[in-house]
Amino acid sequence: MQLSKGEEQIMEFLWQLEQAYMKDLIEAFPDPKPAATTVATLLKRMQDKGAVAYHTHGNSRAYYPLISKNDYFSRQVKGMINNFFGGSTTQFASFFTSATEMSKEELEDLRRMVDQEIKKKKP
Amino acid sequence: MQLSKGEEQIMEFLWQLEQAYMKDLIEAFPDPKPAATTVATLLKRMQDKGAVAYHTHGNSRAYYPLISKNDYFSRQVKGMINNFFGGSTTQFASFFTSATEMSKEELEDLRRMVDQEIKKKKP
DNA sequence: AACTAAATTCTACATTTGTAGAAACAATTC
DNA sequence: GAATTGTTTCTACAAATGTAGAATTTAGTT
Repeated sequence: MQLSKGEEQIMEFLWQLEQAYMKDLIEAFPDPKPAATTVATLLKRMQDKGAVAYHTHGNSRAYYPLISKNDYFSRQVKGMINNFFGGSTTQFASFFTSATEMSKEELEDLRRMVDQEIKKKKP
Repeated sequence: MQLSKGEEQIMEFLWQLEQAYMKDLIEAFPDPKPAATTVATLLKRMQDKGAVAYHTHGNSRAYYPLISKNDYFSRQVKGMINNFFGGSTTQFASFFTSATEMSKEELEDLRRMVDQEIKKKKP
């Protein structure tokens, strides 16, 4: 499932709104908003890719995502790890903690989360 | 600096090799290797984008990256965080630790790294 | 000097992506 | 039921990307 930038933007709105009509999507865009036909084209392409579907409601359609944000980014990040960090999650994590310039507070939050995860693994 | 998939692949080889001749790049590709002209086109486009440069050596060129792997992925990941994780590095980290299904060992490595980073911040 | 191997430049074309006008369609309002 | 509004479909085109053949250049070899 490879989405283009524009398609990802629409997915993000759909993930936030859970479902949306054409109008909602256009509203969600910051100015300058794209033409309705532009959004329609993207949505059509996304249907072809199996990324979204819709429920017909009266004259219009309520679009919703077929793939969760988690699944999508999970795949993206795993791809990045495989292609550029030798498949080592640890190596990526190392890069990540130093490259994003996290503050002390953020790092401490992260440590707490990691501890949580470790506890889950220790039954 | 936005590179396409194909361009990223070549960057990865250049990051690994530090510098490379056309021949080295083609060798680096797994089968089926692309045509030399294909690689040449990519390299030309990457020059235009300011991603690579070269030293002329006899009849050929030793290409090298103008942007480091760290800088490049730092930007990529920061973009992802801003566009899809509300600009919160912590939120991304949370997603990351659970989505990549790290093993207990990997998590413990990560915790050590985080501790290291925290120490650096505590002068 | 002629030949060969490696690389480069030029040109080309198919696919994907960004963007949207024109026309058609459906539901609602006057 | 005619007009309005929101939406969709069809069509189109420019830019970016993947891919590579043909011709040319350059360096080293015989």
